[in-house]
Amino acid sequence: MKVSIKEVAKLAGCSTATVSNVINNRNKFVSESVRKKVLDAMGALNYKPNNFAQTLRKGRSNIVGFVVPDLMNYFFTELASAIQSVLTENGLQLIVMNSEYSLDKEKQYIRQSVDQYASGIIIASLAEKYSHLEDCLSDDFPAVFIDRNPLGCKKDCITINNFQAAYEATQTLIRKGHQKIGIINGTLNISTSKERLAGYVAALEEAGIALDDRLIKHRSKDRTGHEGQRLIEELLEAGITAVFIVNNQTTIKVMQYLIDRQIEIPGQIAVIGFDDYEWSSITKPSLSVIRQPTFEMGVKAAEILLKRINSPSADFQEHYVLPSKLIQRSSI
Amino acid sequence: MKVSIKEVAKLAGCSTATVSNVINNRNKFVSESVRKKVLDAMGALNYKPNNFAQTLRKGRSNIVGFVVPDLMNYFFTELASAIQSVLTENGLQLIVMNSEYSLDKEKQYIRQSVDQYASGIIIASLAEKYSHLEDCLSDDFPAVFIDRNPLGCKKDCITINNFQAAYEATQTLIRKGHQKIGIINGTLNISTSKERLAGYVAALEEAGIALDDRLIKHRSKDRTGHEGQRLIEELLEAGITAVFIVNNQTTIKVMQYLIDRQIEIPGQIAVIGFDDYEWSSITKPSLSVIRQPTFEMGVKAAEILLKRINSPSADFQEHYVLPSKLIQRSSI
DNA sequence: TTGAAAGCGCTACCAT
DNA sequence: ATGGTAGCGCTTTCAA
Repeated sequence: MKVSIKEVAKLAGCSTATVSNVINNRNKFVSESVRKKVLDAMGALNYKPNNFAQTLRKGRSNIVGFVVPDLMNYFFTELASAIQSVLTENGLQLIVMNSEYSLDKEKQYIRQSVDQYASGIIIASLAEKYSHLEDCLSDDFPAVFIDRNPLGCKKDCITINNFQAAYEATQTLIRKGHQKIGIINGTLNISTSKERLAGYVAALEEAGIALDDRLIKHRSKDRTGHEGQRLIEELLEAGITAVFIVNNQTTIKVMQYLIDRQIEIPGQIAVIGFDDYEWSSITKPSLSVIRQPTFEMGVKAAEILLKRINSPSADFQEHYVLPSKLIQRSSI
Repeated sequence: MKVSIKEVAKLAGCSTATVSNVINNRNKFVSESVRKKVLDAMGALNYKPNNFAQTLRKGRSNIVGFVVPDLMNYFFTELASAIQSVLTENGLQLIVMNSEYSLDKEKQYIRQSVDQYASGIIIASLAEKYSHLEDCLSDDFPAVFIDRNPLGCKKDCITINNFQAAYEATQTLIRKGHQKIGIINGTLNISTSKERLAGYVAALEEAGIALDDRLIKHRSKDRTGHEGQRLIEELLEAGITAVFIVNNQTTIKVMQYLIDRQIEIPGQIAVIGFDDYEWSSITKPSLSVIRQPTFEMGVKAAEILLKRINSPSADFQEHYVLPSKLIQRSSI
């Protein structure tokens, strides 16, 4: 970048202050005729404002951070893609940061974003409680939580109705005649998993089926899903006839396990997975899944963040709950 | 960010110039004792240099751009993830930009990166010829091309051996007894597709099988892969017994088409797809694919870029060709 | 080895 | 409505 506001001012025959006013659409301070001259000069010189100078001066950049626990999980990359598309349209840039399931890294990235004048931040958080993050996130910093809603969260938040999703999946399996239904859940310290477990329990209780602890499994913080194979093994030993898996990576691992051992699906064991992808319909057998509106979640999160950025003092706090949906295919 | 170099200088009892020298490891200008005082002061105040001020002054940021044509394609998100992990370790930040299969957008993003003092850029380009980009990319700006290598490219470049990949896939199908082998290729104006077509042709020629234009299909710039269904239909009408598909999204669409119509795989038609994912082994039947070392490609691209950034005047230009591999499963 | 000071490009305050 | 100018936080001469 070589052409600066000075050259524009000179060509337009006005001061740099006026050029700055034009750039920032402070139109009431600029007469229409001067405004036009400035615009022409900017065009002629192919002038682009220097982001770094603007940021340094204004104390706010055009960058938004997105902190995710796992960039190998398509769920998060799809969120990132959706967020990115909305932000780009609004002149903002997205930097994705991978916390790799470490709360410390998450906090470090949040601090980095705040320190570096980010306009805002979107967080798929590992924190069980909002208080864990309170020291790096002031009350008036624009932030939106997505997918997981830490306990006592003071920020806007986008989730799906996880209770309903798990309830529907479990109820459907019960109606198909299953009594011994296993669940492979996420780690219990995030809201998502708690709600899903609650939905599973509620459906069983409603049907008068006694809870069996041996049928309830939780992943630890496991990025590749390998753990799923050990968990499904334990569930099979416990005699399940159906399983609900709340994570797409684990679902694949479980399917691999079952197919390798030539266990009939859904004959010997019915499977409901999580997240609907293009490939979900070409598996053997095609997968029944809870479809969450991933892209829409990202879009919504970005939109809320924009709203928040534009009125940072506004006194609203919102928790949007988007609907999920059971897609029935041949695995149940 | 509130604590600046001034506070550090005051606490350490030296000038801001000296602090700056410490920050930038210009150790020969700073005595060990002063250096230690400065470091202590920085620690005590929890000082972090302001990126924007540094950038404004130095004329170079710590940001790297990555331009991709499609953020819905896992291939590119995996590349992004790999690049990001290497850059983060080296104190750089990645901004991913989605050109959405538009060369104009690609050029606009390249210009934006250059204008905004990016340290460098990695491009999965749509350009057929490097000359299309020459006006936005000066010879000394650090840039690495990935996956596709525009004709006459003056920059470093990472690809796989696309010729070999297609040759191996086609040869394998021939050895299984197939004579009428279709190919669903990408758009012919990118290097990747040209090389893959050449590999396909070479294998057929070597086996003495006459080329048949009706068996060679190209996608247009189609992001979702829907076009694949029309193309496989045409190929089936042309009487193929096997098909090689060079794109993961199209492969899924073709499989959906075949499964829906209960066409036996590999009995009626054998399939080799592209890109190996976790789910490739749980499809019906499990997919034979060309596996490309996607993550390694991203890592290598980032490493080359770092090398280039650190010695911008260096007189090397490299084209790294990584190996791909045919993974045989049940679809052939 | 250290420091004073100019200035990167921009915005915002204050004058006019 | 317009312009002069200080200063955001930093790096980099240049002088000491």
